[in-house]
Amino acid sequence: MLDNVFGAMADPTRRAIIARLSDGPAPVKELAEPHGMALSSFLKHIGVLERAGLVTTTKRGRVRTCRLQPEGFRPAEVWLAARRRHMSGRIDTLASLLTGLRDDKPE
Amino acid sequence: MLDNVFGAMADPTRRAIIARLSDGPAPVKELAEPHGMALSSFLKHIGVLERAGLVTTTKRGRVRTCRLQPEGFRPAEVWLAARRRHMSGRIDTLASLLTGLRDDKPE
DNA sequence: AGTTTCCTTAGCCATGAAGCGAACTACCAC
DNA sequence: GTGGTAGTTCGCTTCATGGCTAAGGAAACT
Repeated sequence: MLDNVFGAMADPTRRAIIARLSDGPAPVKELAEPHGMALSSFLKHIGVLERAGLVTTTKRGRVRTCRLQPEGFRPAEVWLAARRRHMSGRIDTLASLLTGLRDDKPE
Repeated sequence: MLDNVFGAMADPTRRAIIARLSDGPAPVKELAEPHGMALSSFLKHIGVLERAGLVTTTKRGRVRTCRLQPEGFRPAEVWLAARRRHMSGRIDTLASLLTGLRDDKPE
């Protein structure tokens, strides 16, 4: 799950798609235009975003409309927040740095 | 940059390393142990984390110590926050969902 | 000095990601 | 029904990732 979510965000094309979809749903064609890429290639990105749960699509007629799935970002946000909480709960950043420089041994 | 950061987090081994390092610095050997993996393979993960700016390492004697670089996570957090801010500024989640259901009903 | 420990480097392999073009389907407009 | 529009599917390259082994080097231990 986290693999897919972070993996999906690790590509500029896909981040651009997400940014665009933050303004509202859009059909594949429209999404693809700025990226100067074969549609078949572009569809893979949509597929990745879908598998990651960041985007859902519905087809009406011949148009497939993509929309953002805001809940899809939760796992990533939660993980980042947990990491941050864990870290700052244990040591503040500066102290950690100094400790590290002083003695390299844990425990 | 974001590519590398998100890419680095898109792997369970590396997320585990990050989690472990949240408790404080550790030598490569110790980090590697739980992962049942050849050291040379494991080192690649460390390399990825370093290139992403999430981890720094220093070598003393024959031991390379790894520590977390908390600022490295900032780009990811900023990007996620911006996306969230952008979205909620325009439409609240529920409204978006309803709109979607209204003018694009699935068959 | 010799051995062990902890990387480091190099090469190899399998898999998957990211792109392409071409051929095909399904729909909408005329 | 023809023709263009919007996806879809297929097969193909190319390159990165994640794993391995094997061989080697520099500290540290005895």
